Amino acid sequence: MPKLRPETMAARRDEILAAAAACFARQGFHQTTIADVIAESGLSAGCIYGHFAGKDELIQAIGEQRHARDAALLTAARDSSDPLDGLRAIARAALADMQKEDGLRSRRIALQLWAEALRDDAIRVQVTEGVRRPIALIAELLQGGQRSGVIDRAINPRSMARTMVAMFQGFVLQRLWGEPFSTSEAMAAFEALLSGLATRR
Amino acid sequence: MPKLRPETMAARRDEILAAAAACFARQGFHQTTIADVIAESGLSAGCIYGHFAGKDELIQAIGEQRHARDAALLTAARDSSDPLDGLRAIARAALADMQKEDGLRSRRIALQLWAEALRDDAIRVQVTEGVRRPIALIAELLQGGQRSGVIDRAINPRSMARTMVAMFQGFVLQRLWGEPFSTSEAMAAFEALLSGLATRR
Amino acid sequence: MPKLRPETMAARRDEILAAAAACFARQGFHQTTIADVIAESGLSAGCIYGHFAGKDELIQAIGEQRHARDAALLTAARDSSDPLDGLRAIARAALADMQKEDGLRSRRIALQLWAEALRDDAIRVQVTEGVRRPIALIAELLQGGQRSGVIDRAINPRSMARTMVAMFQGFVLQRLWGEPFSTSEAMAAFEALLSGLATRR
Amino acid sequence: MPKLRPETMAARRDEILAAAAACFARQGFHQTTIADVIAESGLSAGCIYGHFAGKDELIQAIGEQRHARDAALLTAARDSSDPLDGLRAIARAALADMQKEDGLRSRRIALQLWAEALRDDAIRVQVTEGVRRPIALIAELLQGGQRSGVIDRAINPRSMARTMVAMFQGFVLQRLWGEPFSTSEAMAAFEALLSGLATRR
DNA sequence: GATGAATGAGCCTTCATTCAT
DNA sequence: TATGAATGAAGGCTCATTCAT
Repeated sequence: MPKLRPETMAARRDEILAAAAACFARQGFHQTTIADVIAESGLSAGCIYGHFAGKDELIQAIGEQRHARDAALLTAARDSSDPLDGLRAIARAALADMQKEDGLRSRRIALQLWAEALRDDAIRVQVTEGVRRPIALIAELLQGGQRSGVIDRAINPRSMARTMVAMFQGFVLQRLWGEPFSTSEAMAAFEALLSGLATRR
Repeated sequence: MPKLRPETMAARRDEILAAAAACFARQGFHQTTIADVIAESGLSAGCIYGHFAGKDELIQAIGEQRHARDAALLTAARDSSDPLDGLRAIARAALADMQKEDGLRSRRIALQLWAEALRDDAIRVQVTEGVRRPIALIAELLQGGQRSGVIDRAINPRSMARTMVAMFQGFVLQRLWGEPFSTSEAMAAFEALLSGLATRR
Repeated sequence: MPKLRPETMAARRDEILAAAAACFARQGFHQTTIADVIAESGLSAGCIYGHFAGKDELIQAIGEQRHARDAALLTAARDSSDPLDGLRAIARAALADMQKEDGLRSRRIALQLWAEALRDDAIRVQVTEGVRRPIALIAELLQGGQRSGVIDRAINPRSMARTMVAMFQGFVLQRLWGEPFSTSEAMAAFEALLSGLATRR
Repeated sequence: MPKLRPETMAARRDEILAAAAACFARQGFHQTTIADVIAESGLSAGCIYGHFAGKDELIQAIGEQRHARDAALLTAARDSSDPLDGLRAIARAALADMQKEDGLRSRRIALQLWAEALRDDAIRVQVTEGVRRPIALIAELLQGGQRSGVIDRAINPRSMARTMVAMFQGFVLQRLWGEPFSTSEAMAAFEALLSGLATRR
C-alpha cells in the first residue's frame, strides 16, 4: 500500500467502501467480484489495490463500518434517566433502524459477516466485539433497575442482556427473509419480556 | 446423468450428503470445493455429479436435511399436556441440541443457509418454510394457554411465537461464535419471558 | 471384444450403429456422447463397448456403412448400354438420393466424415477410397464415349470424372445448408457440362 | 470482461485469432483446446477470455476472417472486360489460392466450418452468406454473356453459378484429402463446362 | 496515484471408458 | 453377454491480483 496524502486517501477509501458495501449487500461477499466493485466505483483495479491489500481486507473494513454504525445507534439511544426507559429506547432505535432502507442494507451485510465469522477469526472477533458493547450497556441498565428495585434481583443481568440481544438478532434475520414484521409487534413482545423481569411481590 | 436404481441411489446420496455436510460445516459453502467433497467422501467427481446436478443442488439437499432435522426435534419435543410445559419442552430440546456436537455442526450449516437465503430464492423458501412450523406450533400452545387462562389474552400469539423463535435464533448465533453459553442460563431467561406472559391479576 | 454368437452379434451391432447414426446425423460426431447413443439405442454402456472398442471405432463403422450405401447407389445406377446415358443415370440416382430423408441424413454424416478426414488417417483413407470407385466408373464411361466418338478425345477422362464428382459433392454441401435445390436444375447444369464434352466438329 | 481500448484490443484479437487459426487448421475445432491456443499464442487464458467470450466466439470470429478472405479473393479476380474471361479469372484465382500454403490452411478451416454449419445456426448463416456473393457475381457474368450472345439463353444463370461454385467446393475437398490435383487439369475441366454453355448454332 | 491489460492457479463439470455383478 | 454405477483425466472458464505505463 503506497502512502497517499491522508485526505485524498480517506476520500478514496470511502468511495471504494461505499461501492463495495453496495455490491456486498446486493450479492453477498462471495458472489461479489472485484470486477463488480470496480464497475460500481468507476475506479480501476490498481486503484483499489492501492488502498486495500485484497478482498479480505475490504470485507474487514466493511465489517468495521458496520461495527461503527451499531455503536452510533447505541450512543444515540442512550437515555440515562430511567433504566427501563433506557432499554425501551435501545429497542426502539434498533427496530426503527431495521425499517429504513439504509438500515436493512447494512443488516444484509451483517448477516454475511455473522456467517463469515464461523471461519474467519478476524471477523469473528469483530462480530463478537460488536455485540459485547450492547450487551454490556443493557446489562448495566438491568443492574440499575435491580438497584432501584424495579427489576427482580434473581435475574442475571448478563444472561438477560444476551437474551435481549439474541431476540433482536432473530428479529433481524426474520426481517431480512422478508417476513412481515411491524415495529409495534416487536415492541409489544419486548414489553412482555420486560414485565417478566419485574420484581415479584 | 446416469439413470440409477432408486435403492443404490439413496445410499450413495446419503454418503455424498454426509461428506458435503462435513465440509460445509467445516469450511462453509463457498470455501468448500467439489474437490473437498470428493476427498471427504472418497468417491469420484463423476459419481457425485451422477447424483447431484452441481454444487447448488448439493446445498439445496443439505438444506432439506436440516429442515428435516429441525422438524424431528420439534416432533420429539411435542408434549401435549400443559401449554407452558409444552413451550418449556421445546425450549429445552432446542437448547440441548445446541450442546451436542452433532447439533452444533448442523447449526453451522444453518447459519450458512440463513445468509444464503438473502440471494438464493430456493433457499430462502426453504429457510422460511423451516421456521414456519415451529412458529405455528408455539403459537398454538400460546393460544391453548390463553384459552385455559394461564396466558394473558392481550398477547398476540403469532408475534410472541416469532419472538421466541427469534430468541433461539440469536442463541444459536452467539453459541456458534463461541460465546460461553449454558442451557440453564438460557432457560432462566426463557422462564422470565414466560412469566411476562402470565395473566395479570 | 468378446466373441458372441455371430447372428446375435451382427444384430446388436446394427442396432448400435443405427442409434449412433441417428445421433451423429442429428448432433455431429463430437457433440454426440456415448450417453446419447446409449439413450438412443436403449442399450447399456457395457454392451456397446462389448461390440465396439470405442467411439472412434463407432465412427469408423459408420463410415463403412456410408461407403457401402454409396456403392449400392452406384451399382443400381449402372446402365451399361450408352455411356452418356450411363452418366445421366448416375447423376440422377445421386440427385434423387439427396432428396430423400434417408439420403440427406446419410449425407449429413458424410460431411462430418469429410471434415474428419483432415486429421484421422483411417477416415481419410475411407473417404478417398469411397470416392475412387465412382471416379473410376465415370472415367470408364467417359472413355467408352470417347471410343464410340461421342466424347471429345481431348478430354482427360480422369480429370473430368473428378470434376463431375466434385460437382456433386458441392451439390451435397449446398443441399445440406438448406439452399433451395431442385433435381431438374442440377440435371440441366449437368447436361450443359455433358454438351461441353461433345466431340467438336 | 475487462473493458479494453479499441486499439490495444484489435492488435491482441488478431494475435489470438492467428494462433487459433493455426490450431484449428492443424487439429480441427473440437480437437483444439483452449490450452492449445494459449500455447500457440504465448498468452494466458485470462487474456484470451478478455477478448473472446469462449471457444464458440473464437470459431465464429475465425469464420468471419475466412469470409473476408474469400471476398478479397473475389474482388481481386474481378475483371470487368469480357464475361467469359471474368469467369476464367475467378476460377484461376480460386485454384491458385488452393495451391498456396496459406490458402490451403484457410480451406482446412473452411471445411470444418462447412461441417459445423450443420448444427450451429450462426455458422450456417456465415457459410451461406459467404457463398452467396460468388454465386451472385458469377450469375451476373453469365447474364452478361447471355446479353452479348456468347452464352446460351437457355442456361439458368443462378443454377449454373451454383453449379460452378459446387465444382470448386468439390475441388477443395479433394485437394484437402491429398488427391493429386493440378490447376491446369481443373482449368481444362472448367473450360469444358464453359464450352457447354456456348450458344448453340 | 491511477490505469487497465495481462496473468495463471484453481474451480466446476463432462464424458469416454471400465468392471464387479 | 448385458448392466449401470463408478472412475478420473481433461477441458472450459473465472477472478483475485500484479505491474508496466
